[in-house]
Amino acid sequence: MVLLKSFPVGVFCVLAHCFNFITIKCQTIHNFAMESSEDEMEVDDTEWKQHLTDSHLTCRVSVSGPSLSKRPTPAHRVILHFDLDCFYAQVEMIRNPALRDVPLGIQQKYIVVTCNYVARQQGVTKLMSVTDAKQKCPQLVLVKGEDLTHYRVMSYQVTDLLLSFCPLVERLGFDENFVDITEIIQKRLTCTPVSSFKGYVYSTSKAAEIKASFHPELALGSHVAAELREAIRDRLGLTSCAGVATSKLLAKLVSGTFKPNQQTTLLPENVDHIMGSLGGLRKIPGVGHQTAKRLQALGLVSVSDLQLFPLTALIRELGSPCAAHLKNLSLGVDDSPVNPTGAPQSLSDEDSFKKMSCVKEVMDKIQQLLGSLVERMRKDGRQPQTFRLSVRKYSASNKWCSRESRQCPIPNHVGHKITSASSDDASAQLLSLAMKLFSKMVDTAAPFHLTLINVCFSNLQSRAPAASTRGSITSFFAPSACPQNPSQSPVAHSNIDSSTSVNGAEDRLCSLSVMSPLPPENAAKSPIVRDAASPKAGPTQSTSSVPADASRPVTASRSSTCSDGGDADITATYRLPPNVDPQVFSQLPANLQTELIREWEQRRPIPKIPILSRKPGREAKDKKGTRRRSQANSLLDYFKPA
DNA sequence: AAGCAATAG
DNA sequence: GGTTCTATTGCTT
Repeated sequence: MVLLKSFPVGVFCVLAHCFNFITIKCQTIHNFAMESSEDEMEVDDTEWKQHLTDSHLTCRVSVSGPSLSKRPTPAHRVILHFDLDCFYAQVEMIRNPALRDVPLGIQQKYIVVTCNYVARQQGVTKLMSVTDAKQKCPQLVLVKGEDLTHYRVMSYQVTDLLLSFCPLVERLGFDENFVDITEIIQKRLTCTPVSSFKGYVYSTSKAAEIKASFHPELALGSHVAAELREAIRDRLGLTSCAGVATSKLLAKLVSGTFKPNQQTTLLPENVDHIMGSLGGLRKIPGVGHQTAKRLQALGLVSVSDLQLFPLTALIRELGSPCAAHLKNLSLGVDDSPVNPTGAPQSLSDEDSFKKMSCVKEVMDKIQQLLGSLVERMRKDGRQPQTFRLSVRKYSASNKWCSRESRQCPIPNHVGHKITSASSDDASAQLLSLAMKLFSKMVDTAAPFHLTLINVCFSNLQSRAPAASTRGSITSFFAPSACPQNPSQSPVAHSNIDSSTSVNGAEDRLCSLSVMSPLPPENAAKSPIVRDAASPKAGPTQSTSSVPADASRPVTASRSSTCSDGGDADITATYRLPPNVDPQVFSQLPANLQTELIREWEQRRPIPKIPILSRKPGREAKDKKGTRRRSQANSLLDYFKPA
């Protein structure tokens, strides 16, 4: 606790994600920040109250910095949730408009994972088997959807579009996004109050019109949601649902009230109603199968069961942070922030099958998976530090088929090759790595039966200014495609910032075009007016100054080194990271350039002392083995007794 | 750091 | 429920 004293509030929140017990304190700070009656959370239990009181006091002592006042007040938050309508089906209908008016299903293996609304009218549902779906709807047209590339590309276009409007965007899967527009609402409210809601308002009764004046933030939020949905449709051709509420939980719960292509706003006075009307505990986001089972063991099945259950008993069963969290959720209370997602933390590729039982097959499959994974990784531009191989084993007795995995660090020279030009080389060495991991999981001397193989890169490291690892600003300098950011035409302003938006100088939160990822040509012409790419981003640079020493650090892109196996580039002259467009980079103000270079240079040498020195014997053996095997194709090499 | 469970779409 | 193909977080060692 003493240590915490010196941390700014932001750090508390980071810590809160690492250690549950701090969540309470973070929460308490929140409450302090708004210093209203909010710090009297409903506490029906003395033990819990004591917890709160203790941390309350501690925090009062520990935070007295100026940063405290900057926190937005949770009570005034406006959170949007966007949910694309039958996303995969929409993507396929865009790719082939002839599919618009036919019943369409997206098939992965023998499953129809999703389908369009024409098909739904005929009784096809998500995750229905192909057999059942064809039976329900003989005219059903099926499109294979195992390759997620197109969906992923479109998914990030949606996220990027939202990001171009506001930096606080959190992805949930491929087809959902949360946006915290609290700040935008605060700004717009002063100049453009609205008198009605756009879309539906969740309510038990019919008359909802008059309530706009009682909830100006949410009313305005509904207009913003409508604008953003319209932008998503105009620019990307996708329809979506949206929910407008004061938390992620409520926004998500309310967004599906009217489907498809509709939006709904939830007013605080209807929180109890929407929570009570949930079918069961499973409907609460965050309550999965296992949690539902544990709760059911306590006799809890409905949301109100949980609401009324004594917290003490719940704590005994699940531990205090978890219990409190669940209970809060059941009451419709959720203070979790919208965490900007940024670039993905891992990339993986997998394939499932009925049966795989020979090593050659396994190797071919892994090679195939690695091929596409390495290519994706190369486009991303970051360098993975660890590699993981997962399998799913079939077991006739138990039918208990969960996944099993082994992972290992990626040797430096291999990792480097992934990002640079010769990725075939990298693939070969990764295959060798993969097979070693495979032999740790599967006794290849005995018969085996696999039903799935997955390859994964994680611990992705950009040589970019890591002010934050998430939402790295580097992605906005990338030439054609930043991490998962497919080429996107520079789109004209739609109505986003026309009617209701705040105009004027402070437009970093309101303007769409300014935040849009710019292709190099445009970037050269237009000023880069972007700050707040990440929450901790530096000062705004609002002019396209010609940097004094732009030429010095900008060396031509990498083309030379890469076939030499060693870590030779420690001594090499500085080059820009491969995902940074030199042209765009050169447009930056000189001082920012210098700062970025310094950051990159600090990260350049990646000696990884601990790895090299940890187990010299094994490490050395691995290296030797890797070298040899990339040439020799002997299967036996992979499986020696160790 | 490794491996897995839980959760999500 | 699990089925598909991902992705994230947190627990445990």
